[in-house]
Amino acid sequence: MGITERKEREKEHRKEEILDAAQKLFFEKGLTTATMDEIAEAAELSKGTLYLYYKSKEDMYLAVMMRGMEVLYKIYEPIVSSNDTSVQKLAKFGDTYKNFFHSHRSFFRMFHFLQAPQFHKQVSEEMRQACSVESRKMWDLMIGLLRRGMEEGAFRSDLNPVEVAIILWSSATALLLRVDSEGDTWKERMNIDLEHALEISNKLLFESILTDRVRAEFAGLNRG
Amino acid sequence: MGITERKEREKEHRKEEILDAAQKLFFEKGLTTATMDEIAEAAELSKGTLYLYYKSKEDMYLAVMMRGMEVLYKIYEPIVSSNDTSVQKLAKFGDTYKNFFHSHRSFFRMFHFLQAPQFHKQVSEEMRQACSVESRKMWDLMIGLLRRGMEEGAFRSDLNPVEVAIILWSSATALLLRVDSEGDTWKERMNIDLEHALEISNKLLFESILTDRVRAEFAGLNRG
DNA sequence: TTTAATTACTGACTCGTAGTCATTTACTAC
DNA sequence: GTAGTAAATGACTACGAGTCAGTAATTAAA
Repeated sequence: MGITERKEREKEHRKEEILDAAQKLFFEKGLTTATMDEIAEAAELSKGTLYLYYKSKEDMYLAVMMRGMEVLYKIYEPIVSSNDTSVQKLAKFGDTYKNFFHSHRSFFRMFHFLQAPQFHKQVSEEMRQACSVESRKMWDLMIGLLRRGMEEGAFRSDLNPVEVAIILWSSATALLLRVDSEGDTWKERMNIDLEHALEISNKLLFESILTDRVRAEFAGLNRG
Repeated sequence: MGITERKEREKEHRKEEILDAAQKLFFEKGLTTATMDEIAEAAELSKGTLYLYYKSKEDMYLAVMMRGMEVLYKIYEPIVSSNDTSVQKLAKFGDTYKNFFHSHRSFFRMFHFLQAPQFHKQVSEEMRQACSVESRKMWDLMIGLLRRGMEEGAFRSDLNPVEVAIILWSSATALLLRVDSEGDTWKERMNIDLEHALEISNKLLFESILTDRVRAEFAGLNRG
C-alpha cells in the first residue's frame, strides 16, 4: 500500500507550505525582523510545528535562499547550453545577473547572508552542506564556460578560470549590493549611477580577459 | 573656572573607556554574540550607564567601526600626500588595503556591517551621519587621487573618477571578504588562493584604467 | 557646615522572541 | 473498539536589549 509514500508526499508538501509562509515574511521583513510566530501564523500552524520541519530560523532562511539559487541556476543553465560563442555567453551572464537583481531583489539580498559569518551560529551542518552543493552548481557553470572559452582561444589562457570566475562574480555582486543599499545616496549626492559603474566594471574586466585576437573582433563589432 | 571643561573631558574619557570595552568584546565575539551585560562588566559599569553614552548596541558598534575607519584613513592620507606618481600611489592603495585586512582583520569585518541593511534599525541618525562623514573622507582621498591622475594623463580621462573609485574599492573589498570567510574552503577544495585572485583582479582593473602611454611604460617596468 | 540642586550611576524590571517539551489530537492497524 | 503511532500544539523557559525609578556623588547656595 502507498500510505507511507502518501505521507511522505504530504510531509514534503507541508514543508513547502511552511517555506512559502517563511518566504513571504522574509521578503517583507528580512531575517531579523520577521518572527517565527508570524511565520507560524502565516503558515496556519503553531510555532512548535515549524521546528518539526526546520531546525532553526536560520535554517529556514537558507532554505528560502536556496529557492533563489535554483531560480538563478535555471536561468543560467540554458545560456551555457546554447549555441552562442563563449564571448556571447559570458556577456549574457553579466546581463542576466543584473536582470535577476531587478526581478528577484529579495532573493538577491538573501545571498548576502552567506557572507556574514556572524549569523551562521544556528545553521545546521546539513543545511550548510546543501547550500554548498547548490552554490557549487552555479560556480561549475561559470568556471566551465570560462575554461571552454580559454580552450577555444576566446579568453586568455594564462589566467586561471576559477580565479576569473571569482573575480567577475564578486565584483558584480559587490556593485549590485551597493546599488541596492546606497544607489540613491550616490545618485543624490554625487550624481553617480552605480548601475553604470557596474557596466563599466564588467566592460573593463571583460575586455581584459579576452585574447588579443578576440578583443580586436570585439572592438570591431562595438564600433560597427 | 574650568570645572565644566574638566567634566566635559572626563565624560569624553569615560565614553572612550566604554568603547575600549566594547571593542574588546566585538572583536572577540562579533555584534550579535557580544552582549551589553558583558560589555558593561568589562567596562566596570552598569548596563544602564552604557545607554547614557550610546543610544544602542548598534550605535556602539558603529562607534568602534569608526575607529577602524580612522586607522585606515591615517594610513592612506600620507600616501596621497607623498611625492609618488599617481600610478605608484594607486598601486600602494591596493597593497595598503590588503595589509590593513591582515593587520586589522576585526576592523575590516566590521566594515561589512554597513552593507547589511537589515541590521541598521537601531542606528541613530547622528551615528549614521557621523559614519557618512568619515567614509566620505576616504572616498575623497581615492577620488582625488584618480582625478589628479586623469588630469596628469596617467589614467584614462574618458572614465569617471568616482565610478572608478567605486569599482576598485568594491572589488577589492568583495574579494577580501571572501578571503576572510571562504579562503580556506577554496584552498582545500579547489586549490585556489583567493589572495592571488585579488592580485589578478587588481592588476586587470589597474591596467585597464591606465592611458596607453603609461601602460606601455608600466609594462616596460614590469619586464625590466 | 549644612542643605539644596544637579549630575552620574545603578540594577531590577519589562518586553520581545527563539527554541523546547509535556500534552493533546488525529490517524492507522489489528 | 482499542492500542499504538505520528503530527501538532501552545504554554513555558532562557536570554538579551533597552528602561526607569531610585541611589550615590558632586557641586552650588545658604
